[in-house]
Amino acid sequence: MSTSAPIVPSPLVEAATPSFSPLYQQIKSLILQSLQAGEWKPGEPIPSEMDLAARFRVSQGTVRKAIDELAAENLVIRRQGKGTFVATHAEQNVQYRFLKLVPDSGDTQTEGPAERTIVDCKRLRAASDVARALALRTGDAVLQVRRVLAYAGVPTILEDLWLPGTPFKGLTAERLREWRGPMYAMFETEFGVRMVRAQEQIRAVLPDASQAALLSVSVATPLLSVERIAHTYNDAPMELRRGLYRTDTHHYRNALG
Amino acid sequence: MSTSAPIVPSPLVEAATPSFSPLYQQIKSLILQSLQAGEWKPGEPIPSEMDLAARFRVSQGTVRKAIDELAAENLVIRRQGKGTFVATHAEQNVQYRFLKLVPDSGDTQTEGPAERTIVDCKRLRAASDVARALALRTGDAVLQVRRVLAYAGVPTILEDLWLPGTPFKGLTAERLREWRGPMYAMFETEFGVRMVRAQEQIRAVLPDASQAALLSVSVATPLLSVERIAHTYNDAPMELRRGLYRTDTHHYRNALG
DNA sequence: CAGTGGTCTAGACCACTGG
DNA sequence: CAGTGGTCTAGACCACTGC
Repeated sequence: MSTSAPIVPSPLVEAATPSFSPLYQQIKSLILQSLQAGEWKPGEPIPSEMDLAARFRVSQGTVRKAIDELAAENLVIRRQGKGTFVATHAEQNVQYRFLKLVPDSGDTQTEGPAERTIVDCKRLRAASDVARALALRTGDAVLQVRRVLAYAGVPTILEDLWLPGTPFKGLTAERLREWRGPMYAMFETEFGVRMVRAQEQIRAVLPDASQAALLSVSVATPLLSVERIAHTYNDAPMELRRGLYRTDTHHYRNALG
Repeated sequence: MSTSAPIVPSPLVEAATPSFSPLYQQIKSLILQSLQAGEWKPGEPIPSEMDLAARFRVSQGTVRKAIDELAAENLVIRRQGKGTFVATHAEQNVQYRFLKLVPDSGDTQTEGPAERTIVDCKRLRAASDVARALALRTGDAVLQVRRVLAYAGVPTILEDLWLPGTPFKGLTAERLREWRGPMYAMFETEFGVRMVRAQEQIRAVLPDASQAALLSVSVATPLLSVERIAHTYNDAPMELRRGLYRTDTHHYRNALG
């Protein structure tokens, strides 16, 4: 079969992606579009490599390379003998994948999940910095949530987070309190929003009086300030999160490769 | 050609890696051994895929998959039309790849390289914590270096670092001061030690009096404490580094994927 | 057992680099 | 132009899963 002509009788690929790029990249972005459109939900299997190869009229190897990249970006999980599945934050394995604060002991297992307290959850208009971070306009409706996470009874994390009002319509403090499991898993199943990438800016700061009170520390205790912007598919920002971490019994762990 | 029998007439692979694993993994670890042994130096090209395929008696595709993984781990860099090269910290492109502190403006370009001051460089016996981090015994010889990095005249980073005495024999404050370019590049060319991976533990702390003086801040200024352990090939720890970062004009940036 | 992803091969052609 | 890595194919067989 010829290679130079990108597929023989099928406009499936060429139509969707006019400008040239390798076939497997085109396939990748087509799969990405399906993921984004919700054709397959988090946790569900996507079609087999053979099926996708038939659908796109390419060889299995080309589909394979496309899926390889999606798997490398944690958008999809391969399971030999079973299939390829849409990644989810509900996965036992990769729960709290974005939380880099670990106990100094390293035993993230024995510590168990945090005790969560929703301090506040209200609807308000976005200030300019929040709007900028979420790619909204100043004054647009946003949800603001404040919560505290405690480990072994010790309040360790204080988080303020802002969500765009439209996709998260209906989110309340009660629904947050009722939910068992990672917040990002809730966003997936309740609002169809999957966080796939994020970036954090970390600083050392001193808390103000109210922050210090919520974390049971003095205002002279240095804390880690972690500002995160989380993105969905296509890199649209969907969450701004400002965290204050106590680092007397925990530390932020980062791997450099 | 048969697939199940890992290679036909060649003991090259089986001999080196007795326990079973995919062929491309065996090839990968063989290449890794050559990198580790210094068969090809940082910046130099490794043999072409065809050459390696011939050497190991496997197909080009199998070598390709092995190199793909090495490239994904930043051990090697592929350049279309030119070859595959041993990665180096001297590379203009990926210089200071392990330094995550960036100016708040984001303009890491306009800021330029830091002004470096070697405060101290002495040979001493490893304390127990340093020994443990470097996989040495307490009392073994280590080098301790203290330096300050300043941006636009503002001292921003204070680093203490410990290196095992044996591989870094002959390292002096003078040689450090003379060197132009990243310290890790110097380790490569002068001592044959290439840092390939590292992990960092980050905390918020207050400086003691001497630290505060070196950074021109008060002892009440919260700072980022960054403890790094850097590893060579085969994950042998080769450096312990304790940094204090000012985060009034800079921040630690981290990407979560 | 059939179906899935995982490995391996052989061969073709493309895109880029340098002499 | 020859040599490099990059893409694509077709087909074989392996390893694992679940019925």
